[in-house]
Order: sequence, then C-alpha cells, then structure tokens
Amino acid sequence: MLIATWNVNSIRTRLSQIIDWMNKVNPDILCLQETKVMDGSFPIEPFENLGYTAEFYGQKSYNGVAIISKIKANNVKKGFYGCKDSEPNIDIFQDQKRLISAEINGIKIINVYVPNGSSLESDKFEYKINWLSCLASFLNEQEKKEELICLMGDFNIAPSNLDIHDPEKYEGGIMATRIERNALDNVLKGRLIDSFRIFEKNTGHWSWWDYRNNAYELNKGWRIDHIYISKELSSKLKSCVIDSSPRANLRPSDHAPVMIDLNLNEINEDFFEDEDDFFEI
DNA sequence: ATGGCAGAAGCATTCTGA
Repeated sequence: MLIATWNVNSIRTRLSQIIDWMNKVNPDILCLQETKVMDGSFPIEPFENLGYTAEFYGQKSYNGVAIISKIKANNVKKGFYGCKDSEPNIDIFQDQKRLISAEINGIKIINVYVPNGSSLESDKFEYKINWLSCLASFLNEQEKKEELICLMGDFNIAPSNLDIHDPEKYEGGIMATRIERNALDNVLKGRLIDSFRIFEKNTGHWSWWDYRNNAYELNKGWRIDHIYISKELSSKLKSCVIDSSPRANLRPSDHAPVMIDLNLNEINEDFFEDEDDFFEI
C-alpha cells in the first residue's frame, strides 16, 4: 500500500500536476496540505474520475488539508478533538484548517500542516509550539485506543541538522531550533518513527526548496515533510522515498511528495533487531 | 546578501509562507 504526503501550495493551481503524478505513481492514499480552497470549491471530480474518494478540510487563501484515498475513509475527523490534557484549549486552533484524520485499512491516517512559526520573536512561533503541544495531546488520546498510526504532512521542522543543506547557517533559526525539535519529540515520544530515516542515514535529501534564490537548481533544500508510523507498523515498511521530480515542473509547488510503501500482508519480526540505532541521529 | 519568489484576494497592493 502506497501512502504519500504532498504540500501542493494551492490545489487549484497545482491540479494538473497532482493528477499527472497520481497517474504515474498510483498511490493508494495521498494526503495534501496547503490546498488553499474552501470546501465548497474543492475539485472532487478529477479525483473521483481516477477512482479515488476525497475528504477535505479547507478555508479561503490559507492552510487546508485533504485525504485522497482509493478506499473510502472511515471516521473522518476535521481538526483536533479530545486533547484532554492540552493547554491552551483546542478551541483557539479551530480557525486554521491544519489537521484531518481518518481510518483507512485499519490504520489511523493523520494528515497535518504544522504552522511555520515565522520567526522566533513572532506570536506565530508561540502558536506553532502550542499547536504541536495540542498535537501531542491528540496523539495521546489516539494511542489509548491502541490504533496503528500513520502521521504525515508538512511539519515545518528539520528533525536534525542532517535535514538542512547548510546547518551552520540555519541552526537555531526557524524550523531548526531546539524548542521546535523538542516539541516534535514530544509528539512522537519515541513511539512514532521517521520512515525516511529507517532507510537513509545521510544528509542531502530534501523535500522543500525555497522558490527564491534558485534554491532548487542549487539543491539548497530542507527535509521538513515527514511520514511517521507506529513502531508496530515498521515491520511492514518496505520503502520511503522523496520524489523530487515534480519540483522540476513548470510552476511547481515548493514541496516534493514523500511516499512510503507498506506491506500489510507481511510481518518481519527481525526488522527491528537494532532498533536503538533509529533514535540516534 | 533580511533579499527574493509564489499564491490568493481582487485590481494595487498586501498578507502569508518557510
């Protein structure tokens, strides 16, 4: 089963590129971020014509998330819910449409567009940290139900300096602070695993390149789009790849899709024999 | 090199992103 995430930076502007990519790759589930469209204007038909169902949670101009799936999603939830131990209260996060979740094939799919945070001095940075705290609380509730979880999206955080093309220049800045990384760790709590790092230990792999300064042509990127899976799913993980090819399109999104392949019929208990290595980067 | 580039709203320019 192929599960992908892609920040498309406007679904209406990028629609033909998304359809082209789906025709080429044939994902089972595609989670989108920054759709930038209200639900009444979401382009459902192009996806239905390809045999997909669409669930979406959007707003005008900003944010917006969607789950496109061959198998119809169950128990679709829009925004945070539960979050009993969240401080501040989840109500302040409901205006910005940044999270949609659903159950597909026995897996809880959680699609997130984490706030960027702007700069360390900004109120938006505090909002980002609080949003991640709420996400941690949200996941605590999910884990109580002992569900298999696949948490993916645009996290706007480089988990380590390996995920930045020039760490000396950017470390301590937005997307690369200890505060953000701790907030992300608090979401994952060692129970959710970065799929990409199971297969690739080296730097030089990016999912986002700034539109400015010729960043893509110079390959000056960041790895800020991630797919995290429950430990219990890791034995079924066959691959995780970043497909940078759509970034070379005319009028591209600034993000590339990231995709995992899960073999839901195969279990390999030995896969995690040296699992401690996965947490040392 | 705190610039530059892209999208939405809406028609000149501002806001936002990362």
